[in-house]
Amino acid sequence: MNQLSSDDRLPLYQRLRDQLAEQIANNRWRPGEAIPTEAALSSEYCLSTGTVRKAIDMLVAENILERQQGRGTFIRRPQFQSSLFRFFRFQTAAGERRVPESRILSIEPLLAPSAVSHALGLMPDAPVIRIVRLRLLDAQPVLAEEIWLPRVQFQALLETELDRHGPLLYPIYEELCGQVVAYAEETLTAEAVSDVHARLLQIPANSPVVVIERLARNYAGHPLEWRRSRGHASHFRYSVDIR
Amino acid sequence: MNQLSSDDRLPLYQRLRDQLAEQIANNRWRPGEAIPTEAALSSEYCLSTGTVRKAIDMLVAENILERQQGRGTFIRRPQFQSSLFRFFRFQTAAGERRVPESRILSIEPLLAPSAVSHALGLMPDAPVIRIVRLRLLDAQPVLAEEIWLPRVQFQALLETELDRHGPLLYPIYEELCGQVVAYAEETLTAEAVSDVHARLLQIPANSPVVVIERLARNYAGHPLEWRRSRGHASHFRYSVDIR
DNA sequence: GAGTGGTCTAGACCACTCA
DNA sequence: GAGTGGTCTAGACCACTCA
Repeated sequence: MNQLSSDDRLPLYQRLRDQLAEQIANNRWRPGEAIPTEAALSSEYCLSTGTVRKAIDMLVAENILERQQGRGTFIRRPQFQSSLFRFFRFQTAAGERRVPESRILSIEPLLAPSAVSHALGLMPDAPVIRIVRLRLLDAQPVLAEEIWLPRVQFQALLETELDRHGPLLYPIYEELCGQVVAYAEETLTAEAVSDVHARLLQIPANSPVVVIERLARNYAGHPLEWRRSRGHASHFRYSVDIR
Repeated sequence: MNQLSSDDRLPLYQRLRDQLAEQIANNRWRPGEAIPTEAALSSEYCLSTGTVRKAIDMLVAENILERQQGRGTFIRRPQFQSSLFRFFRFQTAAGERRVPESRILSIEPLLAPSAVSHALGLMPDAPVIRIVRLRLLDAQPVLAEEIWLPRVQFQALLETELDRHGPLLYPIYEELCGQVVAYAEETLTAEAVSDVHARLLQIPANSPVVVIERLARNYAGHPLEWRRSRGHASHFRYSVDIR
């Protein structure tokens, strides 16, 4: 037996969804773990199965939960490798899809410039970490990245040899800092490349580049990372279905 | 009383969704019209209201239907003006959002080049219509468009003064040709502008431009229009939420 | 065979719209 | 007040998983 705590003018399925989302944000279950069965939730909250299913349906639609018939309903393990491929087509000479290697150019503690403190929802001049790195495919630079993190949660990164881990940062955030990225918002723009980035990416001056700004959040919706990536337009391709 | 015709191994809600989608594609109801009430559909197909609601939920999620509590469930009227604004931020000097005017540069019957016949699902060298036009804001060109249509359905466009209608083509397709655009797939790329398009758009040689290729389909999923639009990267901005 | 999610029923009652 | 979609119940039975 359990009570739904939130505003009682909201429908029951909405209130159950919110209650579950909050428990997920508070790490009651880890990614990959199962939440209680529908029958268990029905009796725990004194709701009919239809209402419980509707709450779970919402979290499935939000990509937070994943159903597996006959097995259970699981906390979805974020698969952020794929987000690189959402916008860029990186292929090796053989045409296969590969995660570009990572070469970290610098990692240092700084005070947040105003654009960064604003994006991350921090106080002006808050302590942050900036990582600058290149992504390479067949030793060819394909993406230049600038990554900003609040120092409070990510201090541990300054005390480790990042290059010894793989090219993906999010698993490192989880292991070393206990921070799980759950959502992200990405904004695309395009521009003629600056001299600095032309040199980094080894492309001709004035080439068109695509810029991706990403704000990543945890399950509770708090900003964890702000990142800006630039890649040559020739690698860029993105499709949307409308209506 | 009515029968669901499709494959009886599929769930009932799926079969009802398909049956409704087919009737919508066949123009049983026009955009803006209401479909029968949930109660009417329940008794027509001998299904419980829960099952009927689930079928309608699917079509609502697909943006084909629109519910209005207390009024009914309506065929959604496609709002394609907004698709321009999905990718580009066009603002007047005063900062307000406006639909760019249209200046048609040419409209002519042609035989389809292979890329076009392929995109539209036509036979090679099928008869098509090509429209070339500019979109302008404050007399300044902001978008260059190339539009390809199968001549069979769109012959009427060759026999009218297109510039006398508004800047939006889709309402014209509907009025003059009885063709309703229901879905579209858009693919974004970026490149350095060609000399031809630099002149058309009045921008410096080698400027970065964003290219949008759009394939538009009717409710039955058949391709109606293939379009390629180019605009200066400085107007381009696009956001996505992930996970 | 026990346990899971998936489909479906036959309602009751509520919130909203509109004449 | 009649008619619409929105919420919710208390199940039954099915399809699938796993030991």
